[in-house]
Amino acid sequence: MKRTSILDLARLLSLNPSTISRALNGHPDISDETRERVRTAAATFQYRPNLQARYFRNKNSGLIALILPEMNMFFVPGLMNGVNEALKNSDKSVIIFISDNDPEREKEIIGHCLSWMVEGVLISLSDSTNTLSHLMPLKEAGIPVLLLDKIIESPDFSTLSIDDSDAARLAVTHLTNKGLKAILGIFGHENLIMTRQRMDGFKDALHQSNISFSGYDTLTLNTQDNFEQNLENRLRSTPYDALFVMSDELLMLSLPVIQKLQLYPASLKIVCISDGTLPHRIYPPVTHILHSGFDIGKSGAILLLEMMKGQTITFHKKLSVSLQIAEPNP
Amino acid sequence: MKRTSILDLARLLSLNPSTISRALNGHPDISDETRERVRTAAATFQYRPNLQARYFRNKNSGLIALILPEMNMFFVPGLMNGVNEALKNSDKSVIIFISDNDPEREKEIIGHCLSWMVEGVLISLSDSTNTLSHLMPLKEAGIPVLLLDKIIESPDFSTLSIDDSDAARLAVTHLTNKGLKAILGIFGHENLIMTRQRMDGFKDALHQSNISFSGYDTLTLNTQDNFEQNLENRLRSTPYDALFVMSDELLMLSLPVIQKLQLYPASLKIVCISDGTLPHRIYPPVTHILHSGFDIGKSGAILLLEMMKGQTITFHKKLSVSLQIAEPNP
DNA sequence: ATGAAAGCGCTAACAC
DNA sequence: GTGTTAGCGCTTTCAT
Repeated sequence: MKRTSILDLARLLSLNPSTISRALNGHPDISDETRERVRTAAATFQYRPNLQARYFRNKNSGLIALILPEMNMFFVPGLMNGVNEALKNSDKSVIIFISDNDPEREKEIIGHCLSWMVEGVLISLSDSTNTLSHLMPLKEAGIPVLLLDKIIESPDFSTLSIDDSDAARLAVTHLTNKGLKAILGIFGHENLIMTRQRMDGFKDALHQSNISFSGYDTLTLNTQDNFEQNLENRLRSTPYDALFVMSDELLMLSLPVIQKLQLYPASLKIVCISDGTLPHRIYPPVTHILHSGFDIGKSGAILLLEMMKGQTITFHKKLSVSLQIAEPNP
Repeated sequence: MKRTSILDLARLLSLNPSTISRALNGHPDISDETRERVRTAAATFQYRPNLQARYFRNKNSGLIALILPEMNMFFVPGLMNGVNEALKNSDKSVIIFISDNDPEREKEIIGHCLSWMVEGVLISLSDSTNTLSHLMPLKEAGIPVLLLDKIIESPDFSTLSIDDSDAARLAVTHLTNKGLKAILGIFGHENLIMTRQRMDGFKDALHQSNISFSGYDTLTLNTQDNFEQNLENRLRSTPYDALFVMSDELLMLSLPVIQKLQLYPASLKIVCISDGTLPHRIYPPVTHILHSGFDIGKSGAILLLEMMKGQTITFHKKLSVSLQIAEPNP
């Protein structure tokens, strides 16, 4: 059975299609009586607006693109909840694309966004993306773009993230303040900007405490190696006081080793940068810098909605981070 | 600057719009030469098809709706990766809706799906949804619907899930086979169908081993209570041999307590139903029934694509589950 | 192998 | 306060 259109309602009520449209959209010109008649008829005949037609006519789409490099278990779910939270009382829907950390795929996706006439784009860059040139077509089309979390700063596009080096510095300083000196930093892939920044903060904090930094005090997750075995070897051979772990994923990977060697909490302190979930699922809870996916997602979506209203100038906003101290009192 | 349309290309090449359309879509009637001219011009002028217009004209949308009750950290990311995997070589995009476990919101979302003319719906039901009547409008509109994971079986809609009671039975039997008798089952909200089914399997397995089941041997997560404290009290007061945990979320919640009391692995065996991530992040790894979000997502999306081609009859498919034994050999 | 023309459902001038 | 009309960009008959 064909679905009822505005034309059907118009014929039914002997009104003009435009009157139906106006009544349904709460146009002030329409009399209360007509509006009621139309609304009743629409409800009775289960009228559903055809959004394809509406958006086509209006040259927009009601769509916000969310482009993510991958689905992970900590940051992304929170981010999506945040985006959802910010948009649920708007009339925008989310069309989601996963780039699988492939810059080529990312470029394709930008093409889809243009074809879809999305009204705004939230994008967390793929790990190996190192330029924003593929985003220029969006800018040229006047589509607001906000880079989230995994960002590159440029004068062309606005960003929302945390200050990664600051986050790491804050975390590590918490350790050095306690007089801990033998600190192992655990990091992700080094080609990632975020990794390098967090590494900078890590080194900074060590310098400020006059702890000489040597390459032996970091462990980076490289694609093909056996991280767990490397970590175990390192922890067995060196009497570290403390661990700085740059992300939940890495903490998760490190956990079995730490448990196996029974280092925590007695002989090894831990701090990490985290979305706040995992640190509380470890006993005793782990002190961390809170890096909330929810906050980034929610603020990001709200900012994007703003950008979609009037043209804002490019900004680089950093969400402030704070230390969540979880250690029991001494 | 206005984006180039088919009409623009037509004028440019002194051809008819229909010819352009045909050339771009690989219609066989078009001569190789014309096709090349058109393609070149399209590339030069950065022609992007306007999907709103195309889908409007074609009375479809290229959209698949993914409706989820919530974002969680274990099952959902895998599911989304699976869906993405299955769809990445199709021309379908995913429009995502989160119902926040609110049946009312779920109903609203169904309305959006109709308005968007989505071509198919993948839905995991909200926890408190107990009827499928709100999905009937989709059926009436001829839109294929596939229920994933959190399902209700009915003759009206196809489903893809695992056999939850079987999964639990398999897991618990692994414990009873080892002669373990004092088993505590940890479950989620009891109003959830999935919980009741896993509980059935749990009880079944105990019965089959002639272990008398009493209410004292389960702990259910109720909304407002302090799960961790309850679990701690229970574990302190009763010398359980083993734990059956029905989900990753619950295992995650239970972890700090288990670690605090230092029960695992020496005095407490654990089995759970899991997406396979968490059990390997615990030392030693935890034996589990693999309940893969990725598999459900991927198979689900593939099945939905099938359903979108020809009308399939209603089916209730169960993905087979298997025990992933992680204990070291004795 | 290409052109002409119509129309998908909706909305926004512009009339009255 | 309501009607008339035109058109968004695309595809698809039907013609030639």
